Amino acid sequence: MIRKNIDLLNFISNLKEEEHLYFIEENCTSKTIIAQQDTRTKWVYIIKQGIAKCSLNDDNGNEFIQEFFSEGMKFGELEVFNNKAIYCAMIAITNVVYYKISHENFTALLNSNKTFNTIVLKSLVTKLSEKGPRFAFQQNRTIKDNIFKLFQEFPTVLNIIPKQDIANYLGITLRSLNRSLNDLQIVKPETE
Amino acid sequence: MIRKNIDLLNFISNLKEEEHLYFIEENCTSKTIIAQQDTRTKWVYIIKQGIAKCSLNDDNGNEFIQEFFSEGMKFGELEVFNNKAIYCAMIAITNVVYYKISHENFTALLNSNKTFNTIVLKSLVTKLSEKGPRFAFQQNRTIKDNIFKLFQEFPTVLNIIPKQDIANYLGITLRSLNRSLNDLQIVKPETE
DNA sequence: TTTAAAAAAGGACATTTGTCTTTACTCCTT
DNA sequence: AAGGAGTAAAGACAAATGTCCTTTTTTAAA
Repeated sequence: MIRKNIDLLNFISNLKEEEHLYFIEENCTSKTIIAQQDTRTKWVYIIKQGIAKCSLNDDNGNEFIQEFFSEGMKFGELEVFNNKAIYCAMIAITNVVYYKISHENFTALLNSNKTFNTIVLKSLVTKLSEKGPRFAFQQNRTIKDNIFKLFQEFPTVLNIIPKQDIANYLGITLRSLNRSLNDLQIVKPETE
Repeated sequence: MIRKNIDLLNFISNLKEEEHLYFIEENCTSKTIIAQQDTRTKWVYIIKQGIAKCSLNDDNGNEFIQEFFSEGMKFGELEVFNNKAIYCAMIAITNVVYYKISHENFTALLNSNKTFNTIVLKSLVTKLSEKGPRFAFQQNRTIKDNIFKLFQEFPTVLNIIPKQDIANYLGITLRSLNRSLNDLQIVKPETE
């Protein structure tokens, strides 16, 4: 649900000065739209800290959340290869610190740095191989199964991600989520 | 719904003799399991002719169909990179002619042939960028919307793909599919 | 402390979808 | 052509889910 790629973050922080300059560090507050769906951008983004949602929004106001991105997750790289507008939005859930790197520098690094090349290729493969099982499970199990599994993996998710976002991730309404949480006797853990 | 990659097929058929030998041509009849989920394989497969389904099956007998693959679609390449068992099955729907290439030769070609490298990378990117919108639409629209869209794109789908497979692709039961087809007054086109 | 406004949760009902069963259709054999 | 086996479609009901509205809780201000 909340994806990470520590290898990529480590790779960036260990880059030699010159190449590290490719990566521009920025930060934003919760709810900021880091990248807007259906627009063209010259940047690839990498989350350094915080959580953002990667979501597709349609004309009817429906939001479909593909994944929640955390440390080291990269966004907008498909568009380097296919030269299209980005097809989903990246929106900060918590405050977020992120790197951005231009398409040109991304491509340059990809060609000049074998390690980077491998990390990027692997990240594509990982993204691909995670999607299938996620949607298969979501489609073939009941809502309660899905919620149960989610809260096993992330018991504190209610403290981090708004309920409406969790519902959108699961493809259900907030009402359904509340109902199932009640049935499963899941309550928000106390924070101190 | 039925994916193709003509570039890859063309690339293979234009290869010089020596490299073309990497690709072994085989064929199978309808319903053959070309590749079995959760097993390790040394082959990457490429459909030359016919249609196969790429599906995930769980312990409860649920089948989730990711996509239908046709000319030029490649399968099992993720496992070259991540060295895991294949996570979905490839099952022939029609009679199928396909190429297979060993992991070793796939890797070799990837490193030695720039064109092949680009085609493979692009195919990964395409697969990735098609999945999001597909699942978003499927999740946020009604069953009827989904069926209507499907039959706009592929009016003859009922002549090619069994109803149960269409239902599994849409994540609904056969009963639901029939009900919606009735409501939408969609009937199987006559073949001659 | 009380009250108003806003946000979150829950109730009631309608609709959708699935499960299980029955009915209809096809095709093959005799 | 008739019967029967197997496959496909439809009917009936139950369960799940969404929509809309009410209630509760929280927050903030007077």
